[in-house]
Amino acid sequence: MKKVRVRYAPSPTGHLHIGNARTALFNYLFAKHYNGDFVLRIEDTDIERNVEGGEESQLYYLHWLGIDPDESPQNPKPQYAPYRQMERLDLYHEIANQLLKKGFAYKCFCTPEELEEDYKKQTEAGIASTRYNRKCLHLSPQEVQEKEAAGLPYTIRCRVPDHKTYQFDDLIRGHVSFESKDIGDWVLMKANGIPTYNFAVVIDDHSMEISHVLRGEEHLSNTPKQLMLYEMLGWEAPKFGHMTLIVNEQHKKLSKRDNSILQYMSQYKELGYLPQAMFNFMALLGWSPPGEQEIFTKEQLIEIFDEGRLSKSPSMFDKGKLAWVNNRYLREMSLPDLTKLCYPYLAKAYDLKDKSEDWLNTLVSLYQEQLSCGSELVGLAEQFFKPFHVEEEAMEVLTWETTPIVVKAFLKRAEAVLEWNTDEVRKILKETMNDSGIKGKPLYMGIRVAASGYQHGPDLASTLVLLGKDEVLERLNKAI
RNA sequence: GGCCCAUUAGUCAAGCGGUCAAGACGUCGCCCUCUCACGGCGGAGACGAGGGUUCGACCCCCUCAUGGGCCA
Repeated sequence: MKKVRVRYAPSPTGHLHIGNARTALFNYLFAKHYNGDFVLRIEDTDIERNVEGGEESQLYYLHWLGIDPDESPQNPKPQYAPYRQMERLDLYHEIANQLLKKGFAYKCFCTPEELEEDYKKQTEAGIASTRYNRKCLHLSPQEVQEKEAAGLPYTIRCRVPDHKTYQFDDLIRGHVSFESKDIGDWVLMKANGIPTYNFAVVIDDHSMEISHVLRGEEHLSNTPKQLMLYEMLGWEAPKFGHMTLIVNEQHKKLSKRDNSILQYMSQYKELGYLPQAMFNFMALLGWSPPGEQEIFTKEQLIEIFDEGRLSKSPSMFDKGKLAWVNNRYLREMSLPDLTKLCYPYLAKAYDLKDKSEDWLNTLVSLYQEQLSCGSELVGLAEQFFKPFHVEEEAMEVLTWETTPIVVKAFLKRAEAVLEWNTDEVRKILKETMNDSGIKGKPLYMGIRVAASGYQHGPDLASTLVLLGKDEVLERLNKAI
């Protein structure tokens, strides 16, 4: 088998998108599984949409995910460089000229207005599948020369063969075929001298010796155009595999404008999701392992990856499942690491200047098993930061006749102790029970609400310790 | 509109002609428990429809429907 070489070819139009990230991920897994190369190429021919820093951002978030290309603009191999399409324009022109010479392509001087009008006419005439009318195909060499000499702008179109069937065995979908009659003479080179996607991609994939093209399903219908080019140029086509799309809750392809779902890696990073968890979660979107295990390291995924198990039907992005996966990873973190992850969120939301490292670690430890992302701690632990106030739904507890009794009993014991740690507080709670003869919910809930203002929270002794002795005593004294 | 792809529970999915149709997330109930969370146990919940092929179809073929993608 030829050396496996795959590529991820983003446009530098912004941050790393979920859908692209998953494409990159599966290409990466495929490459590494077969000991192949994973190449990053920048498709920057859509110059209007390119954004400053887009390329760096793509690289940055891929790296964050643990996906490092073997070759890229930053790490080129001389025989394949350059890795940005706008730096490869000469190559495209050369190939376009070859095609022109061989009669596989021709210059088209039709203006956008003419084309639009013609499509309109075709539609009105009831033609179902409108396509280019080939007007310029019939230009004589002399006419072409005249128009060129007059400086008229032109595109270069591919002359699509008649009566041909383009078929291939898709790695994921199996046998797929298209008829050439359904494809109009499409543009290879735009009037501004920049190649179209389908043209450039063929040249690049061939010259970079890409062996397998794993890409999104939206490219399935581009494949026949690319196949005809491979054929015209006498090149061997790579193997294609078209992966399902990721769809939103409306079952639509994720659109960058859709706000119902976070779509960029940057956003997940900002919320405190772990890259390993994102990697794991995305690997499960449109692919499934043979067994029942769902949590895998990158190395395990590389080992067990099998392109035959890629799904054919679209996957919906399930935030809930992602939260669960991330939680599994958060639980495995060491406490100091998790605290480090959560710290910035807490620091941004609350004043932390009198909180010790121990205190923070303790706080984090109390929430570790339920945390689904770093930033979530801000909301979960608010009772330890916000000024004291009693929650609406907790008010009732303060009206229980047992509450003042347990609070008083607790205070009496608490004021006498020197140590204020979980064991000690547990002891006091037990003594309070004995002293007051009140146990269970009336005991614990009474003290909990009087001290924290909240009905819910970590176990009471831990809560009281975190709140601090002085604060607890002050609040309890006020409560009675 | 044309072409192409898809269709198993709310979601992700296993299945590859004979299964009581896995599993996970979510959901519901019970247990644990001061509460929340965690954990444990259990429940509900699916093969889009119609025709074939076959002794037998989730699985193979056709039609339709629905969803999606690309092109225009």
